[in-house]
Amino acid sequence: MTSPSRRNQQRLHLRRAILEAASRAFADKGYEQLSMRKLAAELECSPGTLYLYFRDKDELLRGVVEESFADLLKTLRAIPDEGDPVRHLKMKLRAYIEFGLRNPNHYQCAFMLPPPDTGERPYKPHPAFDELVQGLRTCVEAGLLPEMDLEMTSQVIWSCIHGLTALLIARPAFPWVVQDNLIDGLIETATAGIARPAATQTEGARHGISRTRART
Amino acid sequence: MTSPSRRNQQRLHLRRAILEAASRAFADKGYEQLSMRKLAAELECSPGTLYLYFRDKDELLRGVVEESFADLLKTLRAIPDEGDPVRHLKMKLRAYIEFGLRNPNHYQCAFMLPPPDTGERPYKPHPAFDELVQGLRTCVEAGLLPEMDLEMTSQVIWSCIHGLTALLIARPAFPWVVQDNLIDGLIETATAGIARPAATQTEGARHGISRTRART
DNA sequence: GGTCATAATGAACACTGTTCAATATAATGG
DNA sequence: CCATTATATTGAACAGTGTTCATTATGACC
Repeated sequence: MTSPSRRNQQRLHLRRAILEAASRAFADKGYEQLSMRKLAAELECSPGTLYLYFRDKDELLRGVVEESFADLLKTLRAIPDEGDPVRHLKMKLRAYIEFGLRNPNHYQCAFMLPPPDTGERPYKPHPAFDELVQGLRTCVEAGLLPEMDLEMTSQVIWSCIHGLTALLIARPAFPWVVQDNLIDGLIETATAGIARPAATQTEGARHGISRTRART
Repeated sequence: MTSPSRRNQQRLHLRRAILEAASRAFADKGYEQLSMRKLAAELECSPGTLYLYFRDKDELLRGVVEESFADLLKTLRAIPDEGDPVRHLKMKLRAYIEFGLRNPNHYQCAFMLPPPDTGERPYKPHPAFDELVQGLRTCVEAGLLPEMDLEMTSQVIWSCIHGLTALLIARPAFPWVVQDNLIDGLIETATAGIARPAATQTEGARHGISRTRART
Protein backbone atom coordinates (compact mmCIF):
# COMPACT_ATOMS: atom_id res chain seq x y z
CA MET A 1 0.00 0.00 0.00
CA THR A 2 2.23 2.77 -1.26
CA SER A 3 1.43 6.39 -0.68
CA PRO A 4 0.25 7.28 -4.19
CA SER A 5 -2.28 4.48 -3.96
CA ARG A 6 -3.61 5.96 -0.75
CA ARG A 7 -4.03 9.18 -2.66
CA ASN A 8 -5.86 7.29 -5.37
CA GLN A 9 -8.20 5.76 -2.85
CA GLN A 10 -9.04 9.16 -1.46
CA ARG A 11 -9.73 10.33 -4.98
CA LEU A 12 -12.06 7.42 -5.58
CA HIS A 13 -13.73 8.06 -2.25
CA LEU A 14 -14.49 11.66 -3.10
CA ARG A 15 -15.63 10.62 -6.55
CA ARG A 16 -18.13 8.28 -4.96
CA ALA A 17 -19.26 10.95 -2.53
CA ILE A 18 -19.91 13.33 -5.41
CA LEU A 19 -21.75 10.67 -7.36
CA GLU A 20 -23.94 9.82 -4.40
CA ALA A 21 -24.73 13.39 -3.47
CA ALA A 22 -25.50 14.08 -7.12
CA SER A 23 -27.72 11.01 -7.29
CA ARG A 24 -29.73 12.13 -4.26
CA ALA A 25 -30.08 15.69 -5.47
CA PHE A 26 -30.86 14.56 -9.00
CA ALA A 27 -33.50 12.09 -7.84
CA ASP A 28 -35.69 14.73 -6.28
CA LYS A 29 -34.77 17.83 -8.25
CA GLY A 30 -34.11 16.62 -11.79
CA TYR A 31 -31.53 17.66 -14.30
CA GLU A 32 -32.34 21.30 -14.61
CA GLN A 33 -32.80 22.05 -10.93
CA LEU A 34 -29.60 20.35 -9.88
CA SER A 35 -26.94 23.02 -9.63
CA MET A 36 -23.23 22.30 -9.64
CA ARG A 37 -22.67 25.15 -7.19
CA LYS A 38 -25.26 23.92 -4.73
CA LEU A 39 -23.95 20.40 -5.07
CA ALA A 40 -20.47 21.69 -4.24
CA ALA A 41 -21.85 23.58 -1.27
CA GLU A 42 -23.53 20.43 0.02
CA LEU A 43 -20.26 18.55 -0.29
CA GLU A 44 -18.46 21.47 1.34
CA CYS A 45 -16.05 21.92 -1.50
CA SER A 46 -15.62 24.53 -4.17
CA PRO A 47 -17.40 24.32 -7.50
CA GLY A 48 -14.11 23.85 -9.31
CA THR A 49 -13.41 20.64 -7.42
CA LEU A 50 -16.30 18.86 -9.12
CA TYR A 51 -14.63 19.51 -12.44
CA LEU A 52 -11.52 17.62 -11.30
CA TYR A 53 -13.65 14.49 -11.09
CA PHE A 54 -16.13 14.99 -13.92
CA ARG A 55 -15.58 16.84 -17.14
CA ASP A 56 -18.92 18.63 -16.87
CA LYS A 57 -22.45 18.39 -15.52
CA ASP A 58 -23.49 16.05 -18.31
CA GLU A 59 -20.76 13.54 -17.57
CA LEU A 60 -21.57 13.59 -13.89
CA LEU A 61 -25.24 12.93 -14.46
CA ARG A 62 -24.48 10.36 -17.11
CA GLY A 63 -22.65 8.49 -14.39
CA VAL A 64 -25.63 8.78 -12.07
CA VAL A 65 -28.05 7.59 -14.72
CA GLU A 66 -25.79 4.73 -15.78
CA GLU A 67 -25.71 3.39 -12.26
CA SER A 68 -29.48 3.39 -11.96
CA PHE A 69 -29.85 1.64 -15.29
CA ALA A 70 -27.46 -1.00 -14.11
CA ASP A 71 -30.05 -1.56 -11.39
CA LEU A 72 -32.75 -1.91 -14.02
CA LEU A 73 -30.67 -4.54 -15.78
CA LYS A 74 -30.24 -6.46 -12.53
CA THR A 75 -33.97 -6.23 -11.85
CA LEU A 76 -34.82 -7.52 -15.31
CA ARG A 77 -32.38 -10.40 -15.02
CA ALA A 78 -33.67 -11.30 -11.59
CA ILE A 79 -37.19 -11.95 -12.82
CA PRO A 80 -37.70 -15.68 -12.45
CA ASP A 81 -38.45 -17.67 -15.58
CA GLU A 82 -41.16 -20.05 -14.51
CA GLY A 83 -41.47 -21.77 -17.83
CA ASP A 84 -43.83 -19.53 -19.74
CA PRO A 85 -41.74 -17.24 -21.95
CA VAL A 86 -44.64 -14.94 -22.81
CA ARG A 87 -45.48 -14.41 -19.17
CA HIS A 88 -41.79 -13.87 -18.52
CA LEU A 89 -41.64 -11.24 -21.24
CA LYS A 90 -44.68 -9.47 -19.86
CA MET A 91 -43.15 -9.33 -16.43
CA LYS A 92 -40.05 -7.75 -17.91
CA LEU A 93 -42.13 -5.15 -19.69
CA ARG A 94 -43.91 -4.31 -16.46
CA ALA A 95 -40.65 -4.14 -14.53
CA TYR A 96 -39.30 -1.71 -17.12
CA ILE A 97 -42.28 0.60 -16.80
CA GLU A 98 -42.25 0.44 -13.02
CA PHE A 99 -38.56 1.24 -12.98
CA GLY A 100 -39.23 4.37 -14.98
CA LEU A 101 -42.01 5.41 -12.64
CA ARG A 102 -39.80 4.83 -9.60
CA ASN A 103 -36.95 6.83 -11.14
CA PRO A 104 -38.64 9.47 -13.24
CA ASN A 105 -35.70 11.84 -13.36
CA HIS A 106 -33.24 9.13 -14.26
CA TYR A 107 -35.58 7.83 -16.90
CA GLN A 108 -36.17 11.27 -18.29
CA CYS A 109 -32.46 11.92 -18.52
CA ALA A 110 -31.89 8.60 -20.24
CA PHE A 111 -34.60 8.69 -22.90
CA MET A 112 -36.62 11.87 -22.85
CA LEU A 113 -34.01 14.59 -23.10
CA PRO A 114 -31.67 15.31 -26.00
CA PRO A 115 -28.66 13.02 -25.69
CA PRO A 116 -25.50 14.56 -24.18
CA ASP A 117 -23.76 13.67 -27.45
CA THR A 118 -20.86 11.68 -26.04
CA GLY A 119 -19.38 11.44 -29.48
CA GLU A 120 -19.25 7.66 -29.53
CA ARG A 121 -20.53 6.21 -32.80
CA PRO A 122 -22.47 4.19 -33.46
CA TYR A 123 -25.12 4.44 -30.78
CA LYS A 124 -24.93 1.34 -28.63
CA PRO A 125 -28.30 0.13 -27.27
CA HIS A 126 -28.37 -0.40 -23.53
CA PRO A 127 -28.03 -4.01 -22.35
CA ALA A 128 -31.52 -3.66 -20.87
CA PHE A 129 -32.80 -3.38 -24.42
CA ASP A 130 -31.09 -6.67 -25.25
CA GLU A 131 -33.05 -8.23 -22.40
CA LEU A 132 -36.21 -7.32 -24.26
CA VAL A 133 -34.89 -8.71 -27.54
CA GLN A 134 -33.90 -11.93 -25.78
CA GLY A 135 -37.32 -12.21 -24.18
CA LEU A 136 -38.96 -11.92 -27.57
CA ARG A 137 -36.55 -14.36 -29.18
CA THR A 138 -37.30 -16.93 -26.52
CA CYS A 139 -41.02 -16.63 -27.20
CA VAL A 140 -40.51 -17.10 -30.91
CA GLU A 141 -38.19 -20.06 -30.44
CA ALA A 142 -40.71 -21.68 -28.12
CA GLY A 143 -43.29 -21.30 -30.86
CA LEU A 144 -45.37 -18.96 -28.73
CA LEU A 145 -45.02 -16.04 -31.07
CA PRO A 146 -45.00 -16.15 -34.86
CA GLU A 147 -41.80 -15.84 -36.84
CA MET A 148 -41.09 -12.17 -37.17
CA ASP A 149 -38.58 -9.47 -37.68
CA LEU A 150 -37.09 -9.48 -34.19
CA GLU A 151 -35.25 -6.22 -34.63
CA MET A 152 -38.31 -4.30 -35.70
CA THR A 153 -40.65 -6.00 -33.27
CA SER A 154 -38.43 -5.25 -30.30
CA GLN A 155 -38.23 -1.64 -31.36
CA VAL A 156 -42.00 -1.53 -31.62
CA ILE A 157 -42.48 -3.07 -28.19
CA TRP A 158 -39.88 -0.80 -26.67
CA SER A 159 -41.66 2.19 -28.18
CA CYS A 160 -44.94 1.11 -26.62
CA ILE A 161 -43.65 0.64 -23.09
CA HIS A 162 -41.53 3.75 -23.36
CA GLY A 163 -44.52 5.73 -24.49
CA LEU A 164 -46.58 4.89 -21.46
CA THR A 165 -43.67 5.35 -19.06
CA ALA A 166 -42.72 8.67 -20.56
CA LEU A 167 -46.25 10.03 -20.64
CA LEU A 168 -46.99 9.02 -17.06
CA ILE A 169 -43.79 10.79 -16.03
CA ALA A 170 -44.23 13.88 -18.15
CA ARG A 171 -48.00 14.32 -17.72
CA PRO A 172 -48.98 13.04 -14.30
CA ALA A 173 -51.92 15.44 -14.22
CA PHE A 174 -53.57 13.88 -17.28
CA PRO A 175 -56.86 12.16 -16.36
CA TRP A 176 -55.39 8.67 -16.61
CA VAL A 177 -57.48 5.63 -15.89
CA VAL A 178 -56.31 3.50 -12.97
CA GLN A 179 -52.60 3.17 -13.55
CA ASP A 180 -52.29 -0.56 -12.93
CA ASN A 181 -55.02 -1.31 -15.43
CA LEU A 182 -53.47 1.03 -17.93
CA ILE A 183 -50.09 -0.66 -17.67
CA ASP A 184 -51.59 -4.11 -17.98
CA GLY A 185 -53.77 -2.94 -20.83
CA LEU A 186 -50.81 -1.63 -22.73
CA ILE A 187 -48.77 -4.75 -22.17
CA GLU A 188 -51.64 -6.96 -23.30
CA THR A 189 -52.26 -4.80 -26.33
CA ALA A 190 -48.62 -4.76 -27.35
CA THR A 191 -48.09 -8.49 -26.92
CA ALA A 192 -51.41 -9.39 -28.51
CA GLY A 193 -50.51 -7.07 -31.35
CA ILE A 194 -47.35 -8.92 -32.21
CA ALA A 195 -49.07 -12.26 -31.71
CA ARG A 196 -50.82 -11.90 -35.01
CA PRO A 197 -49.10 -9.12 -36.87
CA ALA A 198 -51.55 -8.24 -39.61
CA ALA A 199 -54.93 -9.77 -38.91
CA THR A 200 -57.81 -7.85 -37.36
CA GLN A 201 -61.45 -8.67 -36.78
CA THR A 202 -62.69 -7.48 -40.11
CA GLU A 203 -62.13 -7.52 -43.79
CA GLY A 204 -61.81 -3.80 -44.16
CA ALA A 205 -59.21 -3.53 -41.50
CA ARG A 206 -56.79 -5.78 -43.38
CA HIS A 207 -54.36 -3.55 -45.22
CA GLY A 208 -51.00 -3.66 -46.85
CA ILE A 209 -48.62 -1.89 -44.54
CA SER A 210 -47.83 0.97 -46.84
CA ARG A 211 -51.47 1.81 -47.37
CA THR A 212 -51.88 3.46 -44.00
CA ARG A 213 -49.58 6.28 -44.93
CA ALA A 214 -51.34 9.62 -45.12
CA ARG A 215 -50.63 12.02 -47.91
CA THR A 216 -48.50 14.94 -46.72
CA MET B 1 -61.63 52.71 -35.73
CA THR B 2 -60.88 54.80 -32.68
CA SER B 3 -57.38 55.64 -31.67
CA PRO B 4 -57.05 53.30 -28.75
CA SER B 5 -57.98 50.52 -31.12
CA ARG B 6 -55.11 51.53 -33.35
CA ARG B 7 -52.88 51.19 -30.33
CA ASN B 8 -54.38 47.81 -29.69
CA GLN B 9 -53.70 46.76 -33.24
CA GLN B 10 -50.09 47.74 -32.91
CA ARG B 11 -49.92 45.74 -29.72
CA LEU B 12 -51.37 42.72 -31.45
CA HIS B 13 -49.02 43.22 -34.35
CA LEU B 14 -45.96 43.20 -32.12
CA ARG B 15 -47.36 40.24 -30.24
CA ARG B 16 -47.60 38.34 -33.50
CA ALA B 17 -44.09 39.38 -34.48
CA ILE B 18 -42.74 38.06 -31.19
CA LEU B 19 -44.69 34.84 -31.54
CA GLU B 20 -43.42 34.29 -35.05
CA ALA B 21 -39.81 35.09 -34.28
CA ALA B 22 -40.03 32.84 -31.25
CA SER B 23 -41.57 30.10 -33.35
CA ARG B 24 -38.76 30.27 -35.88
CA ALA B 25 -36.02 30.35 -33.26
CA PHE B 26 -37.72 27.64 -31.25
CA ALA B 27 -38.14 25.37 -34.24
CA ASP B 28 -34.44 25.07 -34.90
CA LYS B 29 -32.95 25.71 -31.48
CA GLY B 30 -35.36 24.15 -29.02
CA TYR B 31 -36.55 25.32 -25.64
CA GLU B 32 -33.24 25.49 -23.85
CA GLN B 33 -31.26 27.17 -26.59
CA LEU B 34 -33.83 29.84 -27.25
CA SER B 35 -32.82 32.91 -25.28
CA MET B 36 -35.15 35.75 -24.43
CA ARG B 37 -32.30 38.23 -24.80
CA LYS B 38 -31.30 36.98 -28.23
CA LEU B 39 -34.93 36.90 -29.28
CA ALA B 40 -35.26 40.52 -28.19
CA ALA B 41 -32.10 41.39 -30.09
CA GLU B 42 -33.50 39.79 -33.24
CA LEU B 43 -36.70 41.78 -32.84
CA GLU B 44 -34.64 44.89 -32.15
CA CYS B 45 -36.33 45.56 -28.88
CA SER B 46 -35.24 45.34 -25.29
CA PRO B 47 -35.59 42.15 -23.27
CA GLY B 48 -38.10 43.81 -20.98
CA THR B 49 -40.48 44.45 -23.86
CA LEU B 50 -41.10 40.72 -24.30
CA TYR B 51 -42.41 40.64 -20.77
CA LEU B 52 -45.06 43.20 -21.61
CA TYR B 53 -46.58 40.69 -24.02
CA PHE B 54 -45.87 37.38 -22.31
CA ARG B 55 -45.61 36.74 -18.60
CA ASP B 56 -42.48 34.63 -19.00
CA LYS B 57 -40.58 32.36 -21.35
CA ASP B 58 -42.90 29.46 -20.59
CA GLU B 59 -46.03 31.36 -21.55
CA LEU B 60 -44.43 32.58 -24.76
CA LEU B 61 -43.43 29.09 -25.82
CA ARG B 62 -46.74 27.68 -24.71
CA GLY B 63 -48.25 30.05 -27.21
CA VAL B 64 -45.91 28.84 -29.91
CA VAL B 65 -46.60 25.19 -29.16
CA GLU B 66 -50.33 25.75 -28.99
CA GLU B 67 -50.37 27.21 -32.47
CA SER B 68 -48.51 24.27 -33.92
CA PHE B 69 -50.86 21.84 -32.23
CA ALA B 70 -53.76 23.67 -33.74
CA ASP B 71 -52.14 22.74 -37.03
CA LEU B 72 -52.03 19.12 -35.96
CA LEU B 73 -55.71 19.25 -35.18
CA LYS B 74 -56.45 20.69 -38.60
CA THR B 75 -54.32 18.03 -40.23
CA LEU B 76 -56.11 15.25 -38.37
CA ARG B 77 -59.52 16.63 -39.24
CA ALA B 78 -58.55 17.04 -42.88
CA ILE B 79 -57.84 13.34 -43.33
CA PRO B 80 -60.57 12.10 -45.65
CA ASP B 81 -62.85 9.39 -44.34
CA GLU B 82 -63.22 7.04 -47.24
CA GLY B 83 -65.55 4.68 -45.52
CA ASP B 84 -63.23 2.41 -43.63
CA PRO B 85 -63.03 3.64 -40.03
CA VAL B 86 -60.06 1.45 -39.14
CA ARG B 87 -58.06 2.71 -42.07
CA HIS B 88 -59.12 6.20 -41.16
CA LEU B 89 -57.90 5.68 -37.61
CA LYS B 90 -54.58 4.35 -38.82
CA MET B 91 -54.06 7.35 -41.02
CA LYS B 92 -54.70 9.59 -38.07
CA LEU B 93 -52.16 7.71 -36.02
CA ARG B 94 -49.60 8.07 -38.75
CA ALA B 95 -50.34 11.75 -39.19
CA TYR B 96 -49.80 12.24 -35.47
CA ILE B 97 -46.40 10.57 -35.54
CA GLU B 98 -45.34 12.43 -38.65
CA PHE B 99 -46.39 15.70 -37.10
CA GLY B 100 -44.12 15.00 -34.15
CA LEU B 101 -41.23 14.16 -36.42
CA ARG B 102 -41.77 17.32 -38.44
CA ASN B 103 -41.94 19.47 -35.31
CA PRO B 104 -39.63 17.74 -32.85
CA ASN B 105 -39.10 20.75 -30.63
CA HIS B 106 -42.77 21.59 -30.44
CA TYR B 107 -43.58 18.00 -29.71
CA GLN B 108 -40.91 17.76 -27.07
CA CYS B 109 -42.19 20.88 -25.38
CA ALA B 110 -45.74 19.60 -25.44
CA PHE B 111 -45.26 16.06 -24.15
CA MET B 112 -41.68 15.29 -23.25
CA LEU B 113 -40.73 18.05 -20.85
CA PRO B 114 -42.15 18.74 -17.40
CA PRO B 115 -45.36 20.74 -17.81
CA PRO B 116 -45.10 24.50 -17.22
CA ASP B 117 -47.69 24.06 -14.48
CA THR B 118 -50.22 26.61 -15.66
CA GLY B 119 -52.22 26.06 -12.55
CA GLU B 120 -55.44 25.14 -14.34
CA ARG B 121 -57.06 22.09 -12.82
CA PRO B 122 -58.03 19.61 -13.93
CA TYR B 123 -55.70 18.83 -16.82
CA LYS B 124 -57.65 19.21 -20.04
CA PRO B 125 -56.66 16.79 -22.80
CA HIS B 126 -55.88 18.41 -26.12
CA PRO B 127 -58.64 18.29 -28.75
CA ALA B 128 -56.23 16.26 -30.90
CA PHE B 129 -56.55 13.53 -28.31
CA ASP B 130 -60.31 13.63 -28.72
CA GLU B 131 -59.78 13.01 -32.43
CA LEU B 132 -58.17 9.75 -31.49
CA VAL B 133 -60.97 8.82 -29.12
CA GLN B 134 -63.51 9.65 -31.81
CA GLY B 135 -61.64 7.54 -34.33
CA LEU B 136 -61.75 4.59 -31.99
CA ARG B 137 -65.39 5.12 -31.13
CA THR B 138 -66.31 5.13 -34.79
CA CYS B 139 -64.55 1.80 -35.28
CA VAL B 140 -66.38 0.27 -32.34
CA GLU B 141 -69.74 1.62 -33.45
CA ALA B 142 -69.18 0.23 -36.93
CA GLY B 143 -68.55 -3.15 -35.36
CA LEU B 144 -64.96 -3.15 -36.61
CA LEU B 145 -63.46 -3.25 -33.16
CA PRO B 146 -64.79 -5.14 -30.16
CA GLU B 147 -66.65 -3.40 -27.37
CA MET B 148 -64.05 -2.00 -25.06
CA ASP B 149 -63.15 0.55 -22.51
CA LEU B 150 -62.75 3.51 -24.82
CA GLU B 151 -61.03 5.68 -22.26
CA MET B 152 -58.39 3.15 -21.44
CA THR B 153 -57.90 1.97 -24.99
CA SER B 154 -57.37 5.47 -26.30
CA GLN B 155 -54.81 6.10 -23.60
CA VAL B 156 -53.05 2.88 -24.54
CA ILE B 157 -53.01 3.76 -28.22
CA TRP B 158 -51.83 7.28 -27.49
CA SER B 159 -49.03 5.87 -25.37
CA CYS B 160 -47.91 3.65 -28.22
CA ILE B 161 -47.75 6.33 -30.88
CA HIS B 162 -46.27 8.79 -28.45
CA GLY B 163 -43.59 6.29 -27.51
CA LEU B 164 -42.35 5.90 -31.04
CA THR B 165 -42.58 9.59 -31.80
CA ALA B 166 -40.74 10.53 -28.64
CA LEU B 167 -38.00 7.95 -29.04
CA LEU B 168 -37.35 8.84 -32.66
CA ILE B 169 -37.04 12.46 -31.60
CA ALA B 170 -34.96 11.90 -28.49
CA ARG B 171 -32.71 9.14 -29.83
CA PRO B 172 -32.22 9.68 -33.54
CA ALA B 173 -28.84 7.94 -33.34
CA PHE B 174 -30.35 4.64 -32.19
CA PRO B 175 -29.95 1.92 -34.86
CA TRP B 176 -33.58 2.06 -35.90
CA VAL B 177 -34.90 -0.13 -38.67
CA VAL B 178 -36.26 1.69 -41.70
CA GLN B 179 -38.45 4.36 -40.21
CA ASP B 180 -41.46 3.90 -42.45
CA ASN B 181 -41.61 0.21 -41.69
CA LEU B 182 -41.21 0.90 -38.01
CA ILE B 183 -44.09 3.34 -37.98
CA ASP B 184 -46.34 1.01 -39.91
CA GLY B 185 -45.28 -1.88 -37.73
CA LEU B 186 -46.18 -0.01 -34.60
CA ILE B 187 -49.54 1.10 -35.94
CA GLU B 188 -50.38 -2.42 -37.05
CA THR B 189 -49.29 -3.84 -33.73
CA ALA B 190 -51.27 -1.35 -31.71
CA THR B 191 -54.46 -1.69 -33.74
CA ALA B 192 -54.18 -5.47 -33.97
CA GLY B 193 -53.60 -5.50 -30.24
CA ILE B 194 -56.87 -3.82 -29.47
CA ALA B 195 -58.66 -5.88 -32.09
CA ARG B 196 -58.64 -8.86 -29.77
CA PRO B 197 -57.80 -7.57 -26.35
CA ALA B 198 -56.82 -10.65 -24.41
CA ALA B 199 -56.23 -13.57 -26.75
CA THR B 200 -52.81 -14.66 -27.93
CA GLN B 201 -51.60 -17.62 -29.93
CA THR B 202 -51.09 -19.94 -27.02
CA GLU B 203 -52.62 -21.34 -23.89
CA GLY B 204 -49.81 -20.22 -21.64
CA ALA B 205 -49.96 -16.69 -22.84
CA ARG B 206 -53.56 -16.26 -21.71
CA HIS B 207 -53.46 -14.53 -18.33
CA GLY B 208 -55.60 -12.58 -16.03
CA ILE B 209 -54.50 -8.99 -16.27
CA SER B 210 -53.12 -8.72 -12.79
CA ARG B 211 -50.94 -11.79 -13.16
CA THR B 212 -48.32 -10.04 -15.22
CA ARG B 213 -47.32 -7.84 -12.35
CA ALA B 214 -43.81 -8.48 -11.15
CA ARG B 215 -42.98 -8.65 -7.49
CA THR B 216 -41.13 -5.57 -6.35
C1' DG C 1 -49.55 72.48 -27.00
C1' DG C 2 -49.91 70.59 -22.53
C1' DT C 3 -51.48 66.67 -19.96
C1' DC C 4 -51.60 61.96 -19.07
C1' DA C 5 -51.96 57.01 -19.65
C1' DT C 6 -49.45 53.67 -21.90
C1' DA C 7 -45.34 51.50 -23.90
C1' DA C 8 -40.46 50.72 -24.16
C1' DT C 9 -36.11 50.77 -22.18
C1' DG C 10 -31.81 48.88 -20.22
C1' DA C 11 -29.35 48.63 -16.05
C1' DA C 12 -29.53 45.66 -12.16
C1' DC C 13 -30.50 41.16 -9.60
C1' DA C 14 -29.84 36.61 -8.75
C1' DC C 15 -28.79 32.91 -10.69
C1' DT C 16 -26.30 29.25 -14.02
C1' DG C 17 -22.03 26.08 -15.83
C1' DT C 18 -17.28 26.47 -16.42
C1' DT C 19 -12.30 27.97 -16.34
C1' DC C 20 -7.84 28.99 -14.40
C1' DA C 21 -4.14 31.48 -11.94
C1' DA C 22 -3.09 31.21 -7.26
C1' DT C 23 -2.76 28.60 -3.11
C1' DA C 24 -2.61 24.80 -0.01
C1' DT C 25 -1.59 20.04 0.79
C1' DA C 26 0.73 15.79 0.64
C1' DA C 27 4.73 12.70 -1.05
C1' DT C 28 9.48 12.26 -2.09
C1' DG C 29 14.66 12.93 -2.08
C1' DG C 30 18.58 14.70 0.50
C1' DC D 1 13.79 17.28 9.46
C1' DC D 2 13.67 20.18 5.76
C1' DA D 3 13.45 21.55 0.72
C1' DT D 4 11.55 20.22 -3.38
C1' DT D 5 8.22 18.63 -6.35
C1' DA D 6 3.80 16.89 -7.76
C1' DT D 7 -0.87 16.92 -6.99
C1' DA D 8 -5.28 18.66 -5.18
C1' DT D 9 -8.17 22.52 -4.03
C1' DT D 10 -9.72 26.94 -4.18
C1' DG D 11 -12.63 30.91 -5.35
C1' DA D 12 -12.68 34.87 -8.12
C1' DA D 13 -13.79 35.81 -12.80
C1' DC D 14 -16.22 34.99 -17.40
C1' DA D 15 -20.01 34.68 -20.15
C1' DG D 16 -24.21 33.53 -20.17
C1' DT D 17 -29.37 32.98 -18.47
C1' DG D 18 -34.57 34.64 -17.10
C1' DT D 19 -36.71 38.37 -14.94
C1' DT D 20 -37.79 42.94 -12.67
C1' DC D 21 -38.50 47.87 -12.31
C1' DA D 22 -37.43 52.81 -11.93
C1' DT D 23 -36.83 55.75 -15.62
C1' DT D 24 -37.67 57.62 -20.08
C1' DA D 25 -40.01 58.14 -24.39
C1' DT D 26 -44.34 58.03 -27.09
C1' DG D 27 -48.72 58.42 -28.90
C1' DA D 28 -53.71 59.96 -27.67
C1' DC D 29 -56.88 63.29 -25.90
C1' DC D 30 -58.66 67.84 -24.37
